[in-house]
Formats: sequence, structure tokens, C-alpha cells
Amino acid sequence: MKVNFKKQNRLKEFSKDKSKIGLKNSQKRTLIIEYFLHEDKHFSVEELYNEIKKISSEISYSTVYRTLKLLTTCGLADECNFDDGITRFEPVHKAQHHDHLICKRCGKIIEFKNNEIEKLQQDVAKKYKFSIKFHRLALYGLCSECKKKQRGN
Amino acid sequence: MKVNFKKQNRLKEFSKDKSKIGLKNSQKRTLIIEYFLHEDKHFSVEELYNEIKKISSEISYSTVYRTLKLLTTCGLADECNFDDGITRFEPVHKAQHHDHLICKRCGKIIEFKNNEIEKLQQDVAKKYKFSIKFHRLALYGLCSECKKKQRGN
DNA sequence: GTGAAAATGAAAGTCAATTTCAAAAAGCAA
DNA sequence: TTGCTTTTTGAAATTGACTTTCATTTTCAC
Ligand SMILES: [Mn+2]
Ligand SMILES: [Mn+2]
Ligand SMILES: [Zn+2]
Ligand SMILES: [Zn+2]
Repeated sequence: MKVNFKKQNRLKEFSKDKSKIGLKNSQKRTLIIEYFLHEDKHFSVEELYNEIKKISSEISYSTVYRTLKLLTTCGLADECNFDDGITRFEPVHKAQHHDHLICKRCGKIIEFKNNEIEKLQQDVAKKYKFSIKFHRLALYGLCSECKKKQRGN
Repeated sequence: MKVNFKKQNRLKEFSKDKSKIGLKNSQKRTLIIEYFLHEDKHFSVEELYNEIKKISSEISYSTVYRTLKLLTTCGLADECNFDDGITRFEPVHKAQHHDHLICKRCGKIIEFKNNEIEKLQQDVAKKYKFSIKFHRLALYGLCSECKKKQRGN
């Protein structure tokens, strides 16, 4: 595998994390983390496991699972739910919080950030004297490509 | 159980539904539907099952489950996911679509509708040439009452 | 190297959701 | 009402994603 070394700083960040107290440097975990951060996609455990198996047949589902959970604990990954019963993980990149458009036909995931929406959410919260800790906004439908294909049917 | 007969029109609506072709009029299903529509809450199968058991010990979890799924198919109920791994069902009432504030401490669910947010979602979709079929917006945090209690700790 | 502690993999366990299937209920027609 | 067919029901089994267990392997400080 080719590792994007621009992402290596993320690993260093991980190494410095307080959660790392008591952790050892395992080759397998490092490989999983590098691959995950480099690909920068929305991976289910299964998907990441299958991709990594291609480049290294020596890694188990359990290890991939535990590594993704660990990254989540350390704040380097986020769990996503897209209403299909599968938990996906995405790297937390510097480009902060964002929400998602999910194509129900091809599965494509588009990220977006809309500050006006975020602001209006706060207005809603204020109205109900509610403190928002986090939120989930997902827009489901058809991406542009799938719309074209649909018309062709 | 006291049935709110103002809601009976909903049942008639159900009876007319095309999906009802081939369905028989079962007393148990009717009881479940009446209770569900009358209470107008966000029920998990387990919760609805437990409440109905109190008034009629003769109904099984399976039947409650199947009835809620049937209502969903008929468009009289919606499934909700509030990030706790439990599917909840809510009646689809005339007061159309809405989104939710969910208190992570006491579980309270507040419904809200914000047309500006809905509008901005369409703007986002347009930007990506995406057709939104439906969306989910959930704001998680602390309700006003729980905020007070938290300070008291 | 040696030993303690952490990581790993395979298998087992968990739990909500879903399906199976034999028995009961509904409903139609004689 | 009775007989017959279809739908509904309940208990139990199954599914599937996720999570934990535990014996073995790896890491790493000494
Ligand atoms: Mn994302
Ligand atoms: Mn609601
Ligand atoms: Zn698509
Ligand atoms: Zn609360």
C-alpha cells in the first residue's frame, strides 16, 4: 500500500493522544489507521476489512473493528448512521463538522456544510431552551448521475 | 381502554388503503392500531407491547411488531432512529413532516418544524443536483428540565 | 533474551429485528 | 350453522451487525 505521508501527522497526533497511555505500537493497527485515514471514505467495518485483506491477508475483522472504535474514542473517527443498519466510520478531518447527502440508488455519499442551517438549529434549540450537544442531518434521495440513469429506464 | 373516536377516521383510512387488499379484520390488530394512533407517541415495539399488555394480556410482541410494520407500509406510521439502536414508530399525523430534539438524559422527544431549514436543505440539494426524497434531522442534547437538574448536581 | 502488558484472531455471545410454522380466528358460501 | 379457505397469531427459531472472550502472539522496557 502507498501511504499518503501528508496524513502521517494524523498518526502522530494519535500517538500523542492521552488515550494512548497503555497502548503499544502494533504493525497491524498502524496499517489499518494509515489506510483508513488515507482513503478518507465512509467505511463500514466490513468494507475496510475487505479492502485491507487485499493488501494484507493477515488482519482480522476483530482488529479492524477495534481499531475503528479506538479511533472514535480518540476523536479521530466519527460513526455515521445512514438508515441502513450499518455503522460507518469516517476520519475526522480538519474540515470540521459536516452533514451528508446519501444516494439511495448507488450509495454515493456527498458531504456538505451549511452554516445557515447550523445557525437555524441553534434558533430552534433556543426556542425550546434546549442545549444541542450534536446533531445528525442526512438528506436521502438520488444523486445527479442516478437521476440521469433513472430517466433512461 | 378508552378510544379517541376522533381518530377513528384514521382507521377507516387504513381500511380503505390498497394494502388492505387481502387483509382480514382482526380484533388484536385493531386494538393495537387504535392504541397507537390514540397515544400518538414515539413507540418502540417493546414499549407499545408493554403498554398494551397492561390492558390486554392476550397480545404478543410479534403481532405488535407486525402491525407497526404494516402501518408503516400503509403510510400511517413512520420509523424513527434516535441513535440508540432502537427503532421507534410514530403516527403520521396531519401535522405533516417534522424533525426532533432528543434529550440524551431523560429521553424526552420534542418535535419541531422549521421551514427555513427545509428550504435551505433544498438549496443544498440543488447545488449538488441532488433530488431529496426524504431527510432526517435530529438534534441531541439536554432539555430545559434536565439542564436545571444538571446544575443541581 | 526475559517477563509483563497489550494486541490479535477465532469463536462465542448479545440483542433487536425478522421469519417460521402450527394453531386459532376471520370470513365467505352453501 | 357448518365447512372450507385465507389470514392472523404466538412461541420459538433465526438473522445479522456488533461486541466480548480468551488463548495465543506481539510488543517493548529492562
Ligand atoms: Mn462525512
Ligand atoms: Mn415525531
Ligand atoms: Zn447515485
Ligand atoms: Zn431531558
